Amino acid sequence: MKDSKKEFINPLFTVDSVLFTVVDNQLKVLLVKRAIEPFNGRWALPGGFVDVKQDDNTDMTAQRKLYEKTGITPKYLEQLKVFSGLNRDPRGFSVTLTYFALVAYEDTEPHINTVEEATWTEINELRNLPLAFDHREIIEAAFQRLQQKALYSMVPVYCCAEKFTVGQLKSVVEVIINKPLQRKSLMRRIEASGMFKEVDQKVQSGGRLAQLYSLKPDVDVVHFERNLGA
Amino acid sequence: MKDSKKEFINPLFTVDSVLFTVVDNQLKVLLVKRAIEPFNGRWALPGGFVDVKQDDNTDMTAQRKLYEKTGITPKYLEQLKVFSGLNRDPRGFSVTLTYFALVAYEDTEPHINTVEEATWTEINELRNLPLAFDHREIIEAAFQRLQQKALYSMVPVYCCAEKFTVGQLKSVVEVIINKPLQRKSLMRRIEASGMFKEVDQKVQSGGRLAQLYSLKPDVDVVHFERNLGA
DNA sequence: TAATTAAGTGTCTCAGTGACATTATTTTTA
DNA sequence: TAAAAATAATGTCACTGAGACACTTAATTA
Repeated sequence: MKDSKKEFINPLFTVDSVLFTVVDNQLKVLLVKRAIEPFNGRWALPGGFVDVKQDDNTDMTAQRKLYEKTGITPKYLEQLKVFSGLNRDPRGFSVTLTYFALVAYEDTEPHINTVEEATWTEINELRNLPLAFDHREIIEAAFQRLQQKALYSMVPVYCCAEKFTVGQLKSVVEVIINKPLQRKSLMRRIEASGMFKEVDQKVQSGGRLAQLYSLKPDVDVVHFERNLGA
Repeated sequence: MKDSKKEFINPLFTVDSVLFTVVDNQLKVLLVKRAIEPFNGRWALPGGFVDVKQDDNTDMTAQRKLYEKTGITPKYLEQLKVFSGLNRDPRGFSVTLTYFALVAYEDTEPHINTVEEATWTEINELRNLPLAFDHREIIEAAFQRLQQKALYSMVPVYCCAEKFTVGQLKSVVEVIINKPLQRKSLMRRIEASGMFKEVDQKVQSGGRLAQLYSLKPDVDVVHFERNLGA
């Protein structure tokens, strides 16, 4: 039949997500332990097959798989890249669409702790962990994308709580780009982006009280014309 | 069988490419006429199914399909984005991985003219053409990516011939970003990028002879820290 | 009450782009 | 043949936004 021919041609298609968060001045990636072959028992990115009945598109597949495996709904989600090839999956030619996602650690803690098979892994500890498939390479690509985006946009704010101080955002960005950042530069961008509003509330921080900011509703991420920290 | 279950879950997967070129101060996209259902007879992006026997990965699928349909091997090819959904293909849930590609018109002319069913369409004329699937949306996304890249990288050079003058590249960039560009700015970037070498040859251009440049072998596209033409 | 700590401001420097004048070299035209 | 026109290439100044860092402000802590 025509159908079987198409199916034969069609490669294995999956969706995987690289979910980042920042906690304790460390950049962490969410890994789940595989419970089936291949790579049974290994750490892997959360993901799986599209379910045509539930998913209107692949974005929903990514969201659904993250939620099913960890109870997390990320604040930020965008496509990263497709990885494909004959050798990346022992079952044959496979294609995985990967996503790049961010959450505030505060939004995840209650969920993640109840899930036995999911864990936050510090980005540098990955070198010692054997991962399933080419997931190490995928994480590396996601990490580079995150670093780049941190230089010309405010995406790192999605690793912050709903209300955040300049100091907190500064710390998050510094962890991501792995170098010090001028507080002044960040303040200029908060102002210039127009993405944020000052919350009528301050919070203690060891010194003078810090102004809280929050995202305006329905704003898009602004892209600047220059990079930080050349 | 396990296999049949997997195949059932698997959506229809295709690869499509948005191939741009610049000629006569116009930005053009390559379209091919569909010869099968659905959308038989409509203009569409060149693409098709992965052939596991021939393709090591999806990049090769994109290249192969472009070559099969038009004889063109683009100088530049990168992943754009995945488009997916239940309604974009009448056959059911489908996923298409799209690529974004550039060629010099000079490299294509002999081929394209021999192919009845392929044509270069000016980007603004697309509004009047009914395209297959969501291909108009895909082209729009590719166009925006191209415009962005032209602001912070030298990718437009892949729309130039192997040897090109500053004036030619300037003209290509201006067509892409649709605004005038300072010759001086471009020269600074040619110098700063280190991607090019001066060819020991000049060419006439109506006035003073123009220096020819060419890409150094095996260079990566340099990304600048500022955008052009704020 | 003074010291400490972190928030927030003021301002100078620096680098890269935009603008545009100037010079250089070729073709075209009177 | 000389002047004009055309395009290439260079020089230089202004503008903008990031980096650096001193300074002020307002809280906690000793």
